[in-house]
Amino acid sequence: MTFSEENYLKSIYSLQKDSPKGVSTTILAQYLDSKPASVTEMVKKLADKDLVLYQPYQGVLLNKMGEQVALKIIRKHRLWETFLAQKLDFSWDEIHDVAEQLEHIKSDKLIRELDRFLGYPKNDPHGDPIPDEQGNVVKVEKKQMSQLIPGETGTCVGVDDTSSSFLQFLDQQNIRLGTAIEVLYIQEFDKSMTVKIDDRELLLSQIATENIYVRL
Amino acid sequence: MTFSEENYLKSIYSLQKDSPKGVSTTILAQYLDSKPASVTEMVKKLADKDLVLYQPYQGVLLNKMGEQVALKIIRKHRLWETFLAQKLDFSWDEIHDVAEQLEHIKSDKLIRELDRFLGYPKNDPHGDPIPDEQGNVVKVEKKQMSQLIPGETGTCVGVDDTSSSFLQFLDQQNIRLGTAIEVLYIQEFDKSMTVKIDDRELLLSQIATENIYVRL
DNA sequence: AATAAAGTTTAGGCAAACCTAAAAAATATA
DNA sequence: TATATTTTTTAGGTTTGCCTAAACTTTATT
Repeated sequence: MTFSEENYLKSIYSLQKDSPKGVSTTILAQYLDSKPASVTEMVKKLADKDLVLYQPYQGVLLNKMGEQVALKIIRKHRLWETFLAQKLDFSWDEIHDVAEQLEHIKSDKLIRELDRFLGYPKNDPHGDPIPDEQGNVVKVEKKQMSQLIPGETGTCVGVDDTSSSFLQFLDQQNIRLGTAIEVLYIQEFDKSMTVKIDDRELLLSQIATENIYVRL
Repeated sequence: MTFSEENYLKSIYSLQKDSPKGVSTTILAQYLDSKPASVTEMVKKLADKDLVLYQPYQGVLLNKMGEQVALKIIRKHRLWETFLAQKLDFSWDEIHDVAEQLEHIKSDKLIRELDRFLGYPKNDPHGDPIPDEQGNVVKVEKKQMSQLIPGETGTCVGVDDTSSSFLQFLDQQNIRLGTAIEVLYIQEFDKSMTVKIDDRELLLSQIATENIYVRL
């Protein structure tokens, strides 16, 4: 299994939630910062290896085996992210690129020991659940913060956009996992929210509130 | 800098101590489990990038820049080995393969933080010195155990052969870094040594004693 | 010093993973 | 429904890093 194959499987896993009847080559290419023609080629190879279901012109989906492989990579990614944040003092936005590399290291023992060393964490620093060795993932009940109504309070459990700029913004505003956020008021015209965080009042744009996940 | 290029530089670094006027393509190919023709090709590329000195038919040597790059990789390799042994309970012989992969992860911050997290270790689990950020390496005064004479006592500071089988053997015999070894007797005919370790007497073959480094 | 042996390089190929441009299929629009 | 637009695939090319076989140097031997 090459780095590239692993990246394809991981990407398909992420994208197929929003495209349950098939992830298109264009979407995949965009996501991977590549070209549709390149994607077609690789997807055919993965189909030959019996990791994905692929019908020409109909997009691609993971099969059981492909999903297992994807989950294993995601497990590694999230454990490494946890390591970087917890032990090496990486900030929210610095984590991703390095974990992207570390997730491809091949060693079952390594990942088992890392899990133990970290105390068998359930979630990574972005709030996403860490699959177990068998590939089971706990589904967290979460909603976009933009769906709250004034008066409701949520606990931040994750983000959608993981770009540096967004994560840095959250850091600056002191919004992290576990932070309690109370919605005070929603502007009619642009859906921006006035919220209360640690007794501070703050205005968040719709773009921001759509990218923050909360648990009630 | 690709994985392959990094592996070449690291290998040349190791081999040029024994071939100070030029590492031959055959030797390098053997070391890298590759073929002389492939080595010629890569070495030419490294020379184009101004990382090595290469004269056709005369072998290859690192220049200043190449040595700096090699030392940086070695620093990463040894820090990761330390991490695996100290924090993840890897045994002596399991370390190498994984560190071989981890050494190629690209992130200056990662390696700085790892160094800090480990408490700025001076030596890796095999006893080899860890280069600092500027690429300075402390030369350890060490000799092969086979050069000791009866009555002398040495402290194990490293090994030459890092194969699993040899490291496992050392583990079984309770020989690790810092272990004190007293030479009691040397057999004339095969140079095997009777030694005392932790009040236990033990016979070590010449092959073994040539692969163990000690400090007096 | 001439020749044989060993080591090294060159030439020509191959696989992986990407690309662009052109052809083909699916979808949207008039 | 016919045509235009968009999406997808195919065809052909590039780079990296490897290979084998043949040609060429260097070193060793007689």
